Amino acid sequence: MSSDDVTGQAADGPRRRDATATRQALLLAARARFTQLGYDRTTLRDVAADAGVNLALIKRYFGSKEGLFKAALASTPRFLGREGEFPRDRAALAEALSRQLAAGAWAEFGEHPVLMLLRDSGDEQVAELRRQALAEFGRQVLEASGASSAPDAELRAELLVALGVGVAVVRSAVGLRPLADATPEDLLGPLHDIVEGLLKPPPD
Amino acid sequence: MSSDDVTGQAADGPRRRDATATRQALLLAARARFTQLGYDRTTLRDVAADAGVNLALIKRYFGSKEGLFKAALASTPRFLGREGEFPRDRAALAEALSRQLAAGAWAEFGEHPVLMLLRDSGDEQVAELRRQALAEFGRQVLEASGASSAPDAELRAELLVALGVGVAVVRSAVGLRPLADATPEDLLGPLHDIVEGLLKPPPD
DNA sequence: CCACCAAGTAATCATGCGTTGACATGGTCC
DNA sequence: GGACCATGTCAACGCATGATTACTTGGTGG
Repeated sequence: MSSDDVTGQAADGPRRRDATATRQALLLAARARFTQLGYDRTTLRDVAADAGVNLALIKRYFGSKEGLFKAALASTPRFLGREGEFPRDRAALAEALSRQLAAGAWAEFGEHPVLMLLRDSGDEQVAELRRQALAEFGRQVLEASGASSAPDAELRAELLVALGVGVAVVRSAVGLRPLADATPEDLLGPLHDIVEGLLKPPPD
Repeated sequence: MSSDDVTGQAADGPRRRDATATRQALLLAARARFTQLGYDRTTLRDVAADAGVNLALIKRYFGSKEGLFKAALASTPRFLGREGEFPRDRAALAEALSRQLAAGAWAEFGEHPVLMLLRDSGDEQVAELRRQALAEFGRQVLEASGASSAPDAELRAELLVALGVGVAVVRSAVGLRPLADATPEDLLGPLHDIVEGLLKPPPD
């Protein structure tokens, strides 16, 4: 069923009374479950089992399932670019996009963080978080596009966001081929054409 | 909570012993719930209530929740173009895409059918269904693109599929603005640029 | 009119899951 | 060494939900 371990944890020696390590283990397991299974199909019992930790500790450290979800969300790496080194021109943007979109396996847990945002908990607060995260992404894209003067520049930037979401979903959740198997190099050309076509300044 | 009626049904006069009408009412209600809430958050009791029908009838007509989901899926209109009139050139494709992507409200139930495909039941059979539906969409796009001779034509077509998925998700599930509020006219220009940029034949 | 069967109803079962509180344990500081 | 608190354990509760069963209703054909 869905109770197979997913993180490869729990084999560690007995983590003895280390609150921080326990928290981390729970977060790691939770991220894996939430991104792969979604909120509803993730059970606290499975998360606890993955982390090799007692179920009740989830309540202790995160209060509730919602709390765990939000904490896991907060501990998730950002979508594009590391802090402060966001691409500054269209070519670099296309490259960064292709790299990230192609990285079907995120460094820490084999899934794309965007997915976790989509596997929502039904909580409006989380929905707002997600909206903000994607809006922020859109803003960065807009900036990288050279803040095109087109009246619909914002819309165009968000279309690129939508593309990112779609590619992440199709690659990780749907497994559509050949997209799911494409390497960064495969994606670079097509993505460049999209970015170029979408963000080029209006002829005017 | 999530038990508010969503279809506006149930106010009809007492549907008296009409198996067909009962089935239809259930399908309609199920589609609405499944697309808006996803598989897990959709409860059979709510579906039955929306349809104004007894809970046990779901078992009678569809066997199980899975059965209902698959039936609802099968009763869902296709994504792009009506039977046989799929766009045949890039311009028409861009237009059809924009129309469909912009139609946040699908004719029959206020949601996009792609979403239902994404709100999976965890069932592998459904996942396969979804993959096939999207692959078919990709094939149609490929064809409409003039079957570009580029070696990565297939990949490019699937990127357009991913865009469709992403836009549907962002519009309906995320509510990112201004994308979520964009009208077909708003989307036409940008989408045209994307389609043009992505599907134009290679310079060779 | 009666028998029969599809259509519909009501009540209940079984189970998984989030949550909770009472208890055990070990390390640390006086 | 003993008190004390953070850490971790155990067992259970309550609830929502999918499934199921026994029963009722009504219309239709003979």
